[in-house]
Amino acid sequence: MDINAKSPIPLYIQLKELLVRQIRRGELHPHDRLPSERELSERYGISRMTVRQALQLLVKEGVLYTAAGKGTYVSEVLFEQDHALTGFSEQMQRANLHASSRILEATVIPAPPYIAGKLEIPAHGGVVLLKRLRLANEKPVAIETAYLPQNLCPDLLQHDFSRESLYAVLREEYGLVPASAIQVVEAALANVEEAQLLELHPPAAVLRMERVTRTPQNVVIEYVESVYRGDRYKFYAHLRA
Amino acid sequence: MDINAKSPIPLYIQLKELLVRQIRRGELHPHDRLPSERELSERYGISRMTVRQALQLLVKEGVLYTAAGKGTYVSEVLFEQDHALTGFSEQMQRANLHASSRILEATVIPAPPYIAGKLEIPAHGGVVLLKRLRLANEKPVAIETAYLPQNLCPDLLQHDFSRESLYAVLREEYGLVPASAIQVVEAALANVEEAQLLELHPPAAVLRMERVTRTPQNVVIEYVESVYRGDRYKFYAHLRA
DNA sequence: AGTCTATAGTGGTATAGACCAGGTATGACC
DNA sequence: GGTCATACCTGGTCTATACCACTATAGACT
Repeated sequence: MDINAKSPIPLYIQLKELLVRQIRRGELHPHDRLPSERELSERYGISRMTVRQALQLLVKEGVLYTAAGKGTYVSEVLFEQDHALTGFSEQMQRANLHASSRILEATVIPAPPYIAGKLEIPAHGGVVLLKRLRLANEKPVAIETAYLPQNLCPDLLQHDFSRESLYAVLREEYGLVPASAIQVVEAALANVEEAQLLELHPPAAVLRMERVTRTPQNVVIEYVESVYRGDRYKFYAHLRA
Repeated sequence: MDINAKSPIPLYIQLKELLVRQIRRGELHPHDRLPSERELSERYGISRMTVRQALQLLVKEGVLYTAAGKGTYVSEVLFEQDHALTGFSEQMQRANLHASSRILEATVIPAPPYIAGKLEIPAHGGVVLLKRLRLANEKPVAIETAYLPQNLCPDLLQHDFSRESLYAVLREEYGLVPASAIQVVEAALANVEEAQLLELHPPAAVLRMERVTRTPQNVVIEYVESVYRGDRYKFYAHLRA
């Protein structure tokens, strides 16, 4: 397994993946010291700056850590890819559950001031409203109400969102890729409508979530309000300093 | 406002802060194009590689975004610093609330297998247990039970954690800095003990949180189980792809 | 034995130069 | 007017080299 200078894949990416493979295969263990940057540079015939580009990426990802004057070391654990910014469908797919939806509402409305503020658009601008009951293996899990700026995704409601994934359509049809999100979660008791839709017997606890999702350019794609069944949903987050 | 080559502050940090100041002062607006890398390099008398180091940091932080062949642009919004990885005391301080605690339990125990697994230490290894009722402006907000590997922080319980911040002591006395954490949040109904401590009248919703916190080397510092009053606590998270 | 001191190695910072692929504008040509 | 080619600009990748501050070690000196 070596580095190919003629490959279209950048050298620093090749080195990065080579190192990750070595760690996964157990050739490098947690807290093992890597060869020095100068040594890696010589061994693979690439410049030290290019080696550093690979190493710094891995440090940023938490795979390696450095100690100036000492060396570069393998971290204690390898994190999985971050799954934080996926939609409901992708999350269920990852858990091997069958995701489906029942459309409760799908219309275009002029933005109420509160929603316009969240979406950072002028008041009364066109907003796509999509309210769905979310099911995992045919059992209700959540009520999700999404608001999207109409100008970013005209004709969005042509799609059948009882089957299709909103995030998949946004990505494939409109080139809108979520890059970051601010999420607020709180616990509450289910109200009558929520209890009925989620098939809960009051009193029952639910998770209320709000989320504002943005593109790499930090333009708001969507504002979502969700209500999850407390007993069927846990919310994972991976935080970094 | 210029760049000082004799300063002990690295040039790329100086340039980064200079650009952030320009954006904050409104001299650069969202989606404005920055001068090209070659132009910045010439204007401030530093090499292009150093300019790139500053720009790439800002791209990673979401302040700028690049388009190959076009240029580098200012993002739509500037995010605040990430507050995700702070303890209860720091969070309350930021909200201008007075944080205090009532110690419910503070001992060293041999690790139960479940806790040992979370802390990634051998079963029956020494574990510091710290269970506190957390108050904001003298009102109960949460019950927090923290488990820490004793070998990382011997004599931790010498401190008075009804006043001191656990995170502050870990940082200042033991050099343990949280770098990442995995958090799980769910909603539930308060049980009798929780309702009594949190001064709730059943039925009441609470947020249950588990958290595993790690150092930059990915060594586990602590495992925490918390129960928050649903009506007095919201959980914020900033997610990135 | 204990302490100081070169010395060599490490990651961190910085320079100057080069080539590439993709975007943009200009102007020649039909 | 529309289309195409070209020249130029951009960020992305990569090399070779240099100096700094910090760390460990081996040897000289007390």
